[in-house]
Amino acid sequence: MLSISLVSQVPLHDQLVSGLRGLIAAGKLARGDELPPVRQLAADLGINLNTVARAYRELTDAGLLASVRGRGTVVISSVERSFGPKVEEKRRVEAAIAAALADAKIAGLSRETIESMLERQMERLWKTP
Amino acid sequence: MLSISLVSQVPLHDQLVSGLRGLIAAGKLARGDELPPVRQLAADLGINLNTVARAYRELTDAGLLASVRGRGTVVISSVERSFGPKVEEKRRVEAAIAAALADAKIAGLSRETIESMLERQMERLWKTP
DNA sequence: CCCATTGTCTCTTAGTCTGATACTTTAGTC
DNA sequence: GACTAAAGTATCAGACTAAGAGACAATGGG
Repeated sequence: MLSISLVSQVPLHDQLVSGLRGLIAAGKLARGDELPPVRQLAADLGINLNTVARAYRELTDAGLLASVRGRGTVVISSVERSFGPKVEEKRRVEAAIAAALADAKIAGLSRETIESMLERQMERLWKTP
Repeated sequence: MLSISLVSQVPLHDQLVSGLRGLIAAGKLARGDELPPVRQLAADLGINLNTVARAYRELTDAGLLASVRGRGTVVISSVERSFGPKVEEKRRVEAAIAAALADAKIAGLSRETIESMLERQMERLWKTP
């Protein structure tokens, strides 16, 4: 369900965070679902438990997960759940998008390339949950 | 002609490499064109000369530039030559965009909201070159 | 020859990633 | 209630990297 690349340039915990975010966004993980223990997921992926723990903590801080010592970690957010008028969230998201787009432009990608890229990603995100 | 972001997550020298690659790929920099001295470009961008030197060196190693002590740095590649390595850049950028979009969906933003957000950002990026 | 210009090298500082290990909390079981 | 297993958390260490400060080396013009 989750896959990471040990040779990638992006840090392992970032890959985990992105991957888990993607699973939640796609509806593969719904509110109340339990996540594997850090040791198990770490063993499955062949990495250290701290790395998994860090990813869990970041998502916990972001309000997507909830961890309790001795019990485990569960999803507390879901796609359907709207955060309502959280302007702060919106601005953070907008900043992330702006950074990604600026990065794309700096990399020399044409506007058309970026737009088709966006379109494909949007389709992927909203296809058959 | 070149712009970088000091607050971006991607390293400065990587931004420079991407930017220069983009300029060469777009034909803004042709074979034989001289690049600014490392000190000048560094001063213009407000960064250290070593960072610029590193970018130059990486592109020199990649066969796009040629540097000579005391003389300067020139472009020795043409557009088609610089098209190859762009694929890696594209994939990296695509991953960043995918993460940002997943983030946006998680935040509870509707598809329409995200799309208008994207449109606005794209307009802003390409309004005055 | 002398000097300004230019790229290159060395070193330092600070920060981050990842892992090893130990600690704390929860929940069951006898 | 004490004990044990399981789970998240905290602390520390080692390695790597980015970025800057400053010195060094080569080129070309007067």
